Amino acid sequence: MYRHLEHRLAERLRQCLERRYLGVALPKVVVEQPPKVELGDFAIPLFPFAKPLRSAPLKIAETIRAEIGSIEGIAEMQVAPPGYLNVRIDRAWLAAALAADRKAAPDLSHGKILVEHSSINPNKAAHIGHLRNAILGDTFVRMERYAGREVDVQNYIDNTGVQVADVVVGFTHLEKKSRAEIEALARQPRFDYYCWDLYARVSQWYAEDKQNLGTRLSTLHALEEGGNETAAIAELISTAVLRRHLETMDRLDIEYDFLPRESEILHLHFWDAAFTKLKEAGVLTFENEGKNKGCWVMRRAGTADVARPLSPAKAGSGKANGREVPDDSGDQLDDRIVAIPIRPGVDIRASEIAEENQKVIVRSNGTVGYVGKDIAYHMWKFGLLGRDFGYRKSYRYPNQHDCWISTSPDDKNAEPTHPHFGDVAEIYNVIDARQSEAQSTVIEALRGLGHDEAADHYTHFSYEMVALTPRCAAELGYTLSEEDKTRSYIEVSGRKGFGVKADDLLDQLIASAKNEVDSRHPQLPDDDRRQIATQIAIGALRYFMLKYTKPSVIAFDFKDALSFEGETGPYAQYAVVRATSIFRKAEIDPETFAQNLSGNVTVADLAKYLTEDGANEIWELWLGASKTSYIIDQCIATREPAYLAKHVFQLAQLFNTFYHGHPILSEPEETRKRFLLATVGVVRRELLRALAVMGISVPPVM
RNA sequence: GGGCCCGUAGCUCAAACGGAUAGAGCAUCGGAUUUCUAAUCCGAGGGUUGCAGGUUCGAUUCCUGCCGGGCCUACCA
Repeated sequence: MYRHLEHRLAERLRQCLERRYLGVALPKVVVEQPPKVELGDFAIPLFPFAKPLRSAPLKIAETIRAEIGSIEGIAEMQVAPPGYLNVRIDRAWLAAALAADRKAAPDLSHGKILVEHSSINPNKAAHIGHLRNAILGDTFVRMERYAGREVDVQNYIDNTGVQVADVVVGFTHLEKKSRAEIEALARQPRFDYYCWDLYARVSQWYAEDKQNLGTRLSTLHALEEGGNETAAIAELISTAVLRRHLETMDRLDIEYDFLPRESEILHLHFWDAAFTKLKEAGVLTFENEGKNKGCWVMRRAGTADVARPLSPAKAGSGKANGREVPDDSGDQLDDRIVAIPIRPGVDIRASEIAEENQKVIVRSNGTVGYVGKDIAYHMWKFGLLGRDFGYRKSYRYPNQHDCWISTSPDDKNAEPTHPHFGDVAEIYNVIDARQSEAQSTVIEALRGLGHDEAADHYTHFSYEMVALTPRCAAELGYTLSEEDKTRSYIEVSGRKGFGVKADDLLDQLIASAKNEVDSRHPQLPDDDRRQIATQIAIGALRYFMLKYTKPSVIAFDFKDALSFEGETGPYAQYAVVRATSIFRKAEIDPETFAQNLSGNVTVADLAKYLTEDGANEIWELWLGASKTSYIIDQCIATREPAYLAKHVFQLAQLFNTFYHGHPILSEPEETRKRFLLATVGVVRRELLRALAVMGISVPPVM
């Protein structure tokens, strides 16, 4: 509603100015929201027009006001110093449209969207960092679907490599378990917790004696070779842990459509196809000398060569693994080439790319690195690779929705008929900010291949990490260094087992909510109370992860995360529950009522009650309720779901104030009572919608 | 060294394109209608937006330089 009105206003204003000032190049008309309702509903600053039109902003505003004529849905315009044109909406018009719930036709002309999120390494339990990722991703998916777009959700599974090998080492060497014993453990309810601890123990074991790293290396080789006991154990572990991740996310109503696995990208030789194309296009160059001698390299994204001496390369540490990035300073796999200091003044440009700007894609031993595989995978996403995965069903959600997983096409379980994944128009990769460089490299590779359009529709949906406050770390029983105690936050580390597990947090939230529900509604059956507590817990968690803007590091603290008061999910849920209880008491079904709002309140009544003295407060409520689509558009355009969280909170806040100040069922005047009920109905409907887009459902009572 | 991000109230965070008196929550203190449930509402205190310049009608926002903090920067996966 609000959205269409805004567009119409901007368009009419532009036309008006063009007519009045023929042949003058005009700046874009921006429509803002005045700081207070008393000033109006839209504000157009006219300062940018002063210079091109050679006229004072106030004068331009006056001209527009006099000449623009009438616009459907706009009641009046006022000129406000120092240079605004303030516009009032025709309140009855907007309210009637909102009551009728007229919807715009969805725009399906853009093609399919692919959102990749979660992408947790299948070697340990999911933690709060993964929760932020999955909740951001899932909410973005819901927003795009709300806007009418077709979306596929993928969760990339890095089931090969060091992090899985480490857990295998833990089982086979530290615990000396047989495959059958591991299989039995993998059937335990929280096998991922077991792996979490084991993973940390293995890291410790490596640190104790560097000799132990030999075991890791040989395990890794066995894994890569495949067809042996070690590979079978790795497969069984990663599959079991993946299943746990799917269950954990399912608790939060997060579902996936397809799980592409790195093992298939390897075995189906996606890379070979990509490699050929990359060489042909000259994206990769072969190094004949220098530190990267014998490698195929690419220019690091965002770098340009200038003839200047290099500073000696610094020895890095830590290790990355797939979508997850270094989480410690371990250097156990330290078999890299030691950087050779370069004398100042020496031109080291052995190839066209300065050494410091080279990103190794294919190693001198001929094997491809992570970024290379990612390039191939993204060519597949855009349908540019000429190869496809095999598919089979993997996980069925309680709502009967199937999640598919990649497999080899000649796998006997591969299904000949399957949904068509990949070959999409637009992609969003929800991956934290630490992966910016790798993501940019993939985009540049696509560009280098001549796929500019694909590159332009590739979005790294970047956000900052979740860290722990020192207090939180202490509560969890970790001993902190003096330095750590002074920090505002400390990075979590899966390798050290340092972090808050997703299921633990959810369990705590549910337990805490259950306590409240138990004391408030002792008469309800326990199952109902548990269900309500779960909804509240999910609401609290999802809201918590969404209320921070993406570039902000979340310094996690149980006190804030476990709060159900103030700016939280339960606050918004509670507003809806109060609205529902009004209807319950009135013995009106709120859904039926919402569907026939226009039949319950006339335009004349709306006009009367929304414009009388003191109506501003209620008008703000209608205005806020009309903004859902507008806000979601903003969120999509800026890729910032936090705006929706803010909006939901503000609307709930307005409603709570209204609820407190306006007794509804005891209202003596019948038409006014119906109007107030309509207000409650509209706000309730829009709050429920906005919350649903955030993945938050509302219990019947709280 | 280079790249990216952050610095706003005691704490945690907002402020879309530069706009009107920089806003919320938590915490603190003081209050609230026997009503549609107080997971609520009302009020109070709390700010030189890290520092210094610049751009302009106007800067928390853009530019430059400092200060402080974080992340990334391997032939790993």
